[in-house]
Amino acid sequence: MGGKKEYIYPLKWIANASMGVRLACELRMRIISGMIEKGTVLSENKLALEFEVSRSPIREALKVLASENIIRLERMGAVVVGLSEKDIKEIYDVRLLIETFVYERIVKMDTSELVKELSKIHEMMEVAIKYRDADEFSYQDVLFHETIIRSIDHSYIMLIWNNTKPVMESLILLSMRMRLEEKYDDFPRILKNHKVYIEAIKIKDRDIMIQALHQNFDDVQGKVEDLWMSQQMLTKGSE
Amino acid sequence: MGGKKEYIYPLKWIANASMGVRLACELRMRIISGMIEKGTVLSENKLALEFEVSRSPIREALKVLASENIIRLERMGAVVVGLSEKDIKEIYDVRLLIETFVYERIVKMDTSELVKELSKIHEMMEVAIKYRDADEFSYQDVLFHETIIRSIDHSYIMLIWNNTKPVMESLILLSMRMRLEEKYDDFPRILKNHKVYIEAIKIKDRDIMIQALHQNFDDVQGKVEDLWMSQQMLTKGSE
DNA sequence: GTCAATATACTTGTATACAAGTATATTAGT
DNA sequence: ACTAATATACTTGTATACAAGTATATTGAC
Repeated sequence: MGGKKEYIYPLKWIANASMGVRLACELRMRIISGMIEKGTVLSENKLALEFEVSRSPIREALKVLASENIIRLERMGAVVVGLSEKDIKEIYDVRLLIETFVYERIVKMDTSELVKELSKIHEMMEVAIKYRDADEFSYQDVLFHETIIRSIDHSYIMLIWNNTKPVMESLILLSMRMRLEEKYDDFPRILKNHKVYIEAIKIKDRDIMIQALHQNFDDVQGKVEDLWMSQQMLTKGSE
Repeated sequence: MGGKKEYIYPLKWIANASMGVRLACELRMRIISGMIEKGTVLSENKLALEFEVSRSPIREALKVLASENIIRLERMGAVVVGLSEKDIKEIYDVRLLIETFVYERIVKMDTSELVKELSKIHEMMEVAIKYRDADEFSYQDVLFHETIIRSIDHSYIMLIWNNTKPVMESLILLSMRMRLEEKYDDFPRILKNHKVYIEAIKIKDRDIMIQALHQNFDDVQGKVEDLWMSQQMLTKGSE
């Protein structure tokens, strides 16, 4: 009843999206962050009441979350599934699968335009860090990888990305917010890592590409550990 | 106005699904088969009128199709995108990607239960052919691959499968219906191919697995060619 | 005839209403 | 005290209503 009114998902990212999409983003963040605990049964009516909207956008949001396996629509109520450690490992399996595939294509392409785009994003990330803007940094980080994937113009790889992106985004966002406060030293390393990515794409060296990829995933593994910490904090904080 | 009332998607597969899901399946089939031509702009209101339902289930269906990249939701109207030859190639890229990943896992598993399940499905397929039931054959064919994928218990691989399955299912269904009438000889070969699949899983021979996989895709490439033929027929027939 | 302003017939997104179904609480019977 | 039947308070899925926005047609001025 009443419920938290403050959104933890950056509102400006979804300013002109429909309420359904906005709610999906917000609920996703709350579920992944642990604010909404696993096993909770969400009711369309209660959510509608809490967010002061009708059931229509709520239904839309729940459909989206169900398609991401974050909740499970049952006959009565939507059960919060959330992310297990296994799930997170599996998301990275998929990212590794996709990005490896993408790299195979990239080595056959003209990458000059892509490199330019990535360099721009990289500089944006630097600025974001300079001004200690974790949200902006996360945004650019996700955009970085999306730009690489988009470059090969493969609609079904893109479809997979679109299906995994929301969860990735939430994970990264939560992790970066936390690091900004507690592990600020991480950022130079992350930036350097992205630099390696760009270089690998520029010279089309598959070995360095794969290496950079794995470095990034090791990094990301760290992120995930951070996430668990932040979840612990949040659940402790709410009790 | 009025429109075709006959469903081309097997109704019994979705007998107890919601109208939204049913409509998604039917519209998908019509789009992939070419009955609804690319570039057509679908209006929620017109569809609601044509299928004699309200806009709610129509909206649901359109969201589903948009998430499969079959249509594109724009500010006014949903534009039918359909499948290009490139799209179909890309779907098979993804299937190859997934199934290769799955096989890597399978060789590390106890596959006795899986082999038993697949054998059962294989026999079902034999019966389906004996009674010249293209729909049932397609159903079991899709189930065969889904069973393999499901066996590794990987929720995000499953998520990808779930996103590509509907389109695959439609492609296979259309192709099988056609073959039953015009290329009946294909079926023994397809069955034999699935037998090889099972054997490869049983003895965990990665080489045979990959080989069977590629055989299946060659086969599937044939399917796709058939599809284009059937699309040609359909578009010719409707004009 | 050409251009601008208005009118119109669409469109989507959200709210609300209602029917049909399902779990839980309550009551009745023994 | 325990089971069976009913009542209730939920649930979802669909229909309908309405507001706000957008393309197209129509009108009017020149």
